[in-house]
This record gives sequence, structure tokens and C-alpha cells, in this order.
Amino acid sequence: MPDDSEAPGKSDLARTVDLLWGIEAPRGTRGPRPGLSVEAITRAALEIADAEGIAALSMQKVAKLLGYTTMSIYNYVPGKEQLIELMLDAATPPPPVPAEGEDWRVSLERWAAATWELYRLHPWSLKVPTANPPLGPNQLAWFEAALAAIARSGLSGGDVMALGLYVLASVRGQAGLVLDLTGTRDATAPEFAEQMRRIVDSARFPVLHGITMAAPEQAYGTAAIQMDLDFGLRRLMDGVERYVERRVG
Amino acid sequence: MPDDSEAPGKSDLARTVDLLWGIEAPRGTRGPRPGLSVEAITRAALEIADAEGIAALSMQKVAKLLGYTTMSIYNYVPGKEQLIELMLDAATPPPPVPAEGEDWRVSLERWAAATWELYRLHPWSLKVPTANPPLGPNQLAWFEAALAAIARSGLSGGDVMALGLYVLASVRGQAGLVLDLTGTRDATAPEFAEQMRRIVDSARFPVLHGITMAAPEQAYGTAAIQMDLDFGLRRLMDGVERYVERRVG
DNA sequence: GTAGAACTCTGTATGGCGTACATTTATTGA
DNA sequence: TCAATAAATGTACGCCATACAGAGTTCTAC
Repeated sequence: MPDDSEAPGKSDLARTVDLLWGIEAPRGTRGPRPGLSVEAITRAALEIADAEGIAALSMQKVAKLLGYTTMSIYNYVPGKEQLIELMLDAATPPPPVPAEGEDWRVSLERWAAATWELYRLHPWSLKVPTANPPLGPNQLAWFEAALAAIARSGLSGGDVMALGLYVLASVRGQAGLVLDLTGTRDATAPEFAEQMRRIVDSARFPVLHGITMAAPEQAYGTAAIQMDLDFGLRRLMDGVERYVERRVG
Repeated sequence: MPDDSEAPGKSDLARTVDLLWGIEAPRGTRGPRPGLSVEAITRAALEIADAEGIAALSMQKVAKLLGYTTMSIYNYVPGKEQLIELMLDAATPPPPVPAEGEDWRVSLERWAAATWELYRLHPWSLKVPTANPPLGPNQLAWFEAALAAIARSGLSGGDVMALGLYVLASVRGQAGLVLDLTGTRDATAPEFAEQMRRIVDSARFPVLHGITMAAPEQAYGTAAIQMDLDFGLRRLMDGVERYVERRVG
């Protein structure tokens, strides 16, 4: 692979974007045929992260899985951080396609559920040390799908973006909270509930106490929080409708 | 410090909770007076993370900052993971106190703004590799404050928790997205906008294209996203009011 | 008063990590 | 055929978390 600082003044961000979009400096014909590829490396890394978590991902493991030495990876990917950004984009499938004439609320709910599922499949993606916002083609397409649904609600430009970010953020946040709870290991929820009971005294945390004592396991199970997400999203969309009605009427 | 596996069957989670709440096995009187403390160690670690980010936090740096050897830290804290959980709780101040008779919406908005500010002050806290949900006294008190505000909206038990988690999640999520944008370094936003312009073509991403081309810098600035958060939260609360009215009326 | 238990702290060592750099090997255009 | 180019390897550095052994300090039990 040729020198990838083709335009010497190119920023890290720009180079990352090139990589994500497969914009490569044209490679010369001399030298040995490359045995690896950015795609193969990304796939291998993804496999490791999905199976063992992001903490277990190392350049050495990726290389070993592919049958090469560690340093050969660096012929294709500038470093671990960029590899992770490639992984994030590769883990994002095409977004759900709304049916013809589907209500915007249904589309958005489906989108949120699909996003949730995505984070469930790739829990590491929430804990990833990244400095850049999502700029890969798949991640952009995913977000575009949310915006397209929201645009059908009657909101205008800036508000569409605002709501899109809000919904994305809330799903991410919920997923993060739940994954903290369930972690890789399953069934920590009961133990968590037990600790809650130990700690949450009624004087200091009256509201929390009331809810926790009533039904702790239920309040903290994965299923419960999935329902919380639906509840919040529905209230949010109710509010949007009211907002649109008021602006129009 | 005495053997901390006092009750041998104690789980990791239980031991972490003990640590967070300062429940220590009573320390014997023999041996040298301890020169360090859990608090001092936590404070030092917090200082490093706030200044240099979580990636720069190492046990060696904490120890050096305190003038001790690396391993002496392990007399007070079982490992790095638990230290991070201590840091998370230590970074959480007492929550804002609502004025007498304050509207629940105002309380919740204030709470959300304060939470936002908290993440702005300690950006590392969003990227932290943690397996446990927040169980420290300060983090619980913070969340209790949100629940207390929401409880005044007229929602009932389970719905209060659902909405509390939803709002917390959305603030966390928004903060995470913004911190990806601005990072530690400031003013990546314009460069980000430039890359967006390069990539977002109108055929593939029509909605995103429309918004981005209209006012890219504005759409991605920190201030803008802060306003997005307010917008989303208001729509959410509108929806809650409608929900409560319907259930009551 | 003193032996030794209990405790803190240090020193050393292990195995892992990301990646810089120099070298070897394979391929091809001149 | 040979210099250029690129892929792949080997070696090395400095960092990391933490296990373990031992040194030094303080108090309890006798």
C-alpha cells in the first residue's frame, strides 16, 4: 500500500473519512500482492469484539486470527483507533425500510427498536474510545433513516435534526444503562436488586425506595427497560404531535 | 488493611458496594499507620482523568502523584475497575435542590441541565469501561432527584422510573455524541462540517443533505446540540402532560 | 519486656499492550 | 537484469495491570 499521506496537509479526520469510504490512494503495481485487506482486517476485529468484548481486542489477536504478524496490519490500517471506527461502520447494516405510506410514528418506533437491537448485538460499540463522530457510510445511512421518518411528522429542518439526535441519544443512553446492568455475564439483575435493597433506605431515597421495594427485579430487568424506552418514545412523539398541531393550527 | 474477603462468599458487586459506601472491614490496630486513604487515591485519580482523560489514567500515575509506589495503591483499592467506580461517585456532587412549590417541569429541566454540565466537566465518565450500574451514594442521590421531580408530574410508580431512565439516558446519549464531536481538543466542529459536506450527497442522504447544507456549523456546534436537548425534553414533557391528562380526565 | 502477629509499603517480575524502525522478501517496470 | 516499490517480518521500547515475596513498623499477648 502506497504512502497514504498523499496530500501532506491532510488532517486525521480527513484520512479517517477516506478510509471509511474506501477512498484509497491508488496502489502501485510493484511489490508483492497484498495478502490482506481493510475489509478482512475489520471483519476479524469485529469477530473478536463481538465474542470477547472491546477490552479483549488487540492488534496482536487480529493478526493472529488472520495468520499474519502483528505489524503487517499496519500496512492497511493506520492504528487501532481507526480500526475501531471501521468496525463501528462495518457493524451497521442497512437501516429498516418503512412500508409505503407508513405512519411516521411507526417508522420511528421501528427504527428505535432496530437501533436497540444493534447495540444489543454489539455491546462493545457503546464503550468504545472514539474521538470522532460517526462519519462512515453505513452509520450515516442509519441516521438518515431516522431523519426521514421524523421529517414526515411535520417538523421543519432544524427541529428534525434536533429530534433525531434526541432519539438516537436516548436509545444509546438506554442501551448503555442496560448493558451496564446485564454486562457480558447474564443474570446479574437479581444480585443488583439485592444490593439495591441493602442500600436504598427510605429516608434518603424515598421515591427510589418506593419503586425498588415494590418490584426490584422487574424494575431492573432488560425487558423492563426495553419497555421504558417505548414508553418514553411514545410520550416524546405525543409531544411532537402537540407541538406540530399548535404551530399549524 | 485487613483481609477484605471477610465473608468469603461475598460477590464482587457486594464488595464494590461496600467500598462505595465506605463500609470497611474494621481495620486492626497493628502495623504502620496507613499513609493513604481511599478518598485521597480517588481524588488523585479524578484529578488525572479530568486533566488528561481516562486513557491517561494509570495506577502508576496515581501512585506517583501521591508520592507512593504503584503497588501501595492496592492496599486500599482492589483494582483499577473499582477505582473508576469510586471516581464516578466522587465526581457526582449533591443534586440541585428545587425551590418550594417549583413546577415539576422546571425541576426536571434544571436537573437535566445540571446533569449535562456534570458530563461536560467529566467527559471521561461517559467512556468508562464499567460493568456495574451506578450504586454509589452520590449517584443514587442524583438519580433520586430526577425521580422526585417526575413524581410530581402525576405519573405513577413504574412510569416514574421509566421516564427517569429515559431522561437520564437521553442526556447521557446527547453528551456522548457532543463529546465525540468536540473531544478534548476544541473546534473540530468546522472541520467536521467540512467532511460532512464532502460526503453527504443529496441522492443517498436527502434529509441529512438538506439540513447539512443549510447550516452545517450551526447544526453540529455544542450550543446547537444543547438546544436540541432542551427541545427534545420539552416535547417529552408535553407528551407526559397529555398522557396524565388523558389518564385522569 | 519481648516474641510474633498484623499491617503498610517496596521491589521485582510476568505477560500483555501499541507501535516505531530496520530488515527481508516478493514483484514488476525500465 | 536490476533498481524501485511494496508487503511482511523481526526486534525493540516504553508503557500497562497486577501477582508475589520480603522489608519495615506497630501493637497484642504473654
